[in-house]
Amino acid sequence: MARTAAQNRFTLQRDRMLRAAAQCFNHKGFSGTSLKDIAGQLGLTDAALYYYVRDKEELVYLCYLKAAELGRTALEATNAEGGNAYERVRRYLKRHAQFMLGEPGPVAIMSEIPSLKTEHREVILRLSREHSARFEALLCKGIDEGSIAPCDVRMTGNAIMGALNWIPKWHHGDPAVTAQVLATFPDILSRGLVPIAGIDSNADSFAADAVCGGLKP
Amino acid sequence: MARTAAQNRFTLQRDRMLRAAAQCFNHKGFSGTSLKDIAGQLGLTDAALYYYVRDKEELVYLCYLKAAELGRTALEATNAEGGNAYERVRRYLKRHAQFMLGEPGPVAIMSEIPSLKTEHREVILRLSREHSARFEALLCKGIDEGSIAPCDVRMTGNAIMGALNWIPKWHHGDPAVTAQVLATFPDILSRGLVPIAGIDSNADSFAADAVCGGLKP
DNA sequence: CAATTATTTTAATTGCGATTAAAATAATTG
DNA sequence: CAATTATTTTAATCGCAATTAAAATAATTG
Repeated sequence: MARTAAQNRFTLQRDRMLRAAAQCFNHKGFSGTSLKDIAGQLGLTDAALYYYVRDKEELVYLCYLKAAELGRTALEATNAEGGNAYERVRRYLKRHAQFMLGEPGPVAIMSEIPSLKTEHREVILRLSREHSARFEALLCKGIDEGSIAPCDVRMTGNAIMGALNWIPKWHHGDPAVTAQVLATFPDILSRGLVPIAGIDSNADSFAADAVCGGLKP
Repeated sequence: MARTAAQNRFTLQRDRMLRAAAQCFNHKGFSGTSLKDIAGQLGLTDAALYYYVRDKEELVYLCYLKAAELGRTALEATNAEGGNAYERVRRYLKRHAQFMLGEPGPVAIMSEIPSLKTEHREVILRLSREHSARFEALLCKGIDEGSIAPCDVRMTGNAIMGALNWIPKWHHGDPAVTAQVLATFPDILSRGLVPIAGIDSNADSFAADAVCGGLKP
C-alpha cells in the first residue's frame, strides 16, 4: 500500500497549491484572486493547476476541507492529552490559534461556502457542525465537573470560534504579532469560562440539561 | 437645505438595494451573487442598479461603509450614555450584536476589502482601525479605573470584534436564535473582563503603559 | 538509451456577468 | 395637459477569467 514516489510528489505539490491559494484568498480576497495569481505564486502557469484539480470549485473545496480538518485535529489532539475540560479548552485554543496563524500553512477563511457545489458544501458544513458539537460537548463536560462556569454552550462556542476564525482578517504574518497572539489568546478566550462564585449571579439560567443536551443536530 | 422628495426616494431606494446586497453576499457568498440576484430581490432588472451606483465595486464599498458606520454608531451611542468602562463595554456589545443580527438591516461581512479600489479600501480600513482604537481606548479606561481587568487590549479587542463580526456566519435569521444571542453575548464576551483577584496571576505582564499607549496607528 | 509516464505550456475557446446606450415607461411639475 | 425629469427596461457589447485540447518538455523506468 506504500505510495509511489510520484503519488507522493503529486500530493505534495497539490498541498503547496492549496497553501498558495489560501494565502491569496486571505490576502487579496476571493474575488480578487484568479487562478493565474495562485499559479504565479508557484512559478506556474494557470493551466497547470488543472493537473491537480478538476476546477476552481474543487480547489476552494480542498482549501476549506483542510481548514476544517485542522480544527478537528486541534481538538482531538488536545482531548487525547487528558486533563480536565478547562485545561483541554485552553490547550485547544492555543493549538487552533497556531493553525489560524499559518502553521503549518495559511488557513483559508471560509467565506465562499455557499458557492460550493451541493455535495462539497454539505461535507464542509457537516465537518463544521461536528467540530462545534465536539467543542460544545467539551464545555458541557467542564460544566458538569465544575472546571467551567455554567453558560450557554452553543453561544459560547460560537463566540470563541468567531474570535479564532477571524484571526486571518487582522493577522498578516508579522512574527511579533504571532507571538503576541499565542501568548494572549488562550487566556483571553478562556478567562470568561472560569467559575467564580462572585460573578455567577445568572448561572441559574443555564440549567445544564437545557443547554447541554448532546451534540448539535 | 431640505432634501427634495425625489432625493429622499433615491437614497431610500439605494438603501433597500444595499440591504438586499448585504443579504445576498452573506447568504450566497460574494462570488455566488450577481447583480441580477440583487436586482431580483428588489423586483428590478440588473441594469437598473446602475441608476443608483456607478459599478459593482461602489456597491460593495457602500455596503461596507454602512457596516463600518454601524460599529462606530454603536460605540458612540454607548459612550454618550455614560457609566464606567465595563458597563459601557457591555452596552456596546449588546448594541453591536443587535446590528450584526440584522437590525436595522443585514450587515455585510467584509470579506472583499482587498478588492476594493485603493481609495475606497483606505476609507474602510481607516474607519475600521479607528473603531478598534476607540474600543481599545475604552478598555484602557476600564483598566485605569479598575472596572476591567488588566489585559492586552489590542488582542482582547481583536478577539471580541472577531466574535461579533462572525455572527452572520452562523446566524440565519431565526428569531429564537436572535433572542438567545442578545441574551447571552454581552455576558459571554464581557465575563472575561471582570477583575478578579484570584485569577489575575498574570496581570503583571500587562503593564498599562505598555499596552495602552494610545490609539492604534 | 529507448520507451513510457508525468508535468507544464501554448494557444484557443468559451461563457458568464458586468457594463453601456438607447428606448420606454412612470412620476412630477408648471 | 404638456413638458420635464426620474426610473426602469431592452438589447447589445465587452472583457476577463475559467476552461480545454494538443503539443512540448521533463522525469522515470526497464
